[in-house]
Amino acid sequence: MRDDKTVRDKRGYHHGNLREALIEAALKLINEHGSDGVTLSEAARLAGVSAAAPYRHFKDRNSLMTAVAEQGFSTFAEVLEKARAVTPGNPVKSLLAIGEAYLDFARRAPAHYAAMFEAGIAQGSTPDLARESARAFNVLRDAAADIHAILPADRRAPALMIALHIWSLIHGISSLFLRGDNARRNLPVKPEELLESGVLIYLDGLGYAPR
Amino acid sequence: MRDDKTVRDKRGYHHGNLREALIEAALKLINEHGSDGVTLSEAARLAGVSAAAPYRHFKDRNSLMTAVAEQGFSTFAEVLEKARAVTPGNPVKSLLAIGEAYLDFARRAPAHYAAMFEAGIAQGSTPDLARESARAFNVLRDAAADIHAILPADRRAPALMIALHIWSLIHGISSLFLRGDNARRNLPVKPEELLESGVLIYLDGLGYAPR
DNA sequence: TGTACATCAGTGAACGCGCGTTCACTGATGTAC
DNA sequence: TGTACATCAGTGAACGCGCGTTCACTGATGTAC
Repeated sequence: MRDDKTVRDKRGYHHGNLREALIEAALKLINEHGSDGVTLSEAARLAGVSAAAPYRHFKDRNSLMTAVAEQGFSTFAEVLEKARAVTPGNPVKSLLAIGEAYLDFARRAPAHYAAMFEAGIAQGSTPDLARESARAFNVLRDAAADIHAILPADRRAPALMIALHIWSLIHGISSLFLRGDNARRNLPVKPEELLESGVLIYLDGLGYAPR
Repeated sequence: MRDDKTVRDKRGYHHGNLREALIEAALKLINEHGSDGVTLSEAARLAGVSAAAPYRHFKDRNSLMTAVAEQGFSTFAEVLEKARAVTPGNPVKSLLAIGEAYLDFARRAPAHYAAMFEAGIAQGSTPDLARESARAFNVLRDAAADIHAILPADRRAPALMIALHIWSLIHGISSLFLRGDNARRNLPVKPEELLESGVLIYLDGLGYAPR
């Protein structure tokens, strides 16, 4: 979630924490120039280090971006897990909380979000990345399974399908209406409201009728 | 929809159709290197023309990308309008056809799609772009209004809200599961099936129950 | 506790490259008469 | 129908720039003894 920090401390010749500093520099550059505005040279400059230094920590530009995405997915998974855990006995509330946390993350950590979803980095490019992104999706999948369990058996869809529907809806809303770049559309309601109403209508369609 | 053509004909000193050729070159470059892999120099090279020539037609790189997005939205709007018109008396079928056409467009014209939705071009950056993108959205909005009209009055949501829900769902599915870049996820079902099932469940939730 | 030494994480200079952009120019085209 | 000329759409050379990447190097750190 620290999307706009830069270098903190240098201790002389050895930086001490260059890898972290480069990741933070990359986040700053994404915020300023988009996910393709990141260069190793500029990141090195922001970290107060020569252009050759990053090669001690990253093979190339892509490797740096992957590290950013890894960090992002890790935080993302954490945030979603926490949101789900707030109301353990209430699957619908949990699902809504996950959705809200998703949108919140996209809003508050736009640079991480961009590295995760818009920089063209393959989910499986490193084991860490694969694991963390799976962890994030699993929160949604598990939440969908909980929903599935309380639906009337004659109408309910497979749990995985529910998860994919909800995920798509959330992701579509954040892509279309929440992203920080120029492509963002105007919206007559808050994204959170749009999401909540959509999810509730969808759940109604599955036979869940609390009102 | 011609995403991978290049130069067709040159007639000597004057190209004859350079503007079009540069747009097609840009599409090819997007296909090969992503939406940020487009440079005026390389586009000129593909068009068989000197690096200075594009400046007769485009102010800068961004202006070229905007032209690509304009062309994309124009085709996109056409495609959606046609899909909607196939089954005029059946709002639900129309909506499903629009969704299918949307996904089809994302799949068959990925370069246009990228320029439209992933290149960070503001919808309002030119009047043409604003008009064409509005035209595309209006198809969805009108289709949603038709749906709205046949729903039971006690449960239905505002027509605009329906349009936004459906749009988000479609766009989420195409972003997550259909895009040609490395970020694409695996999916146990076809995107079209995921979309259709999601829309039908959603419509059920609004009180539409045909089965 | 001190010292020798291996290892590690930086430096800074150098290179080749491709891009954006400008410039004076020139070949092709179209049109007024 | 032919010609003079304005206009248009290209050329190609040139420039500055920043990036990626390599290289021999050196200062700092930690550890074996």
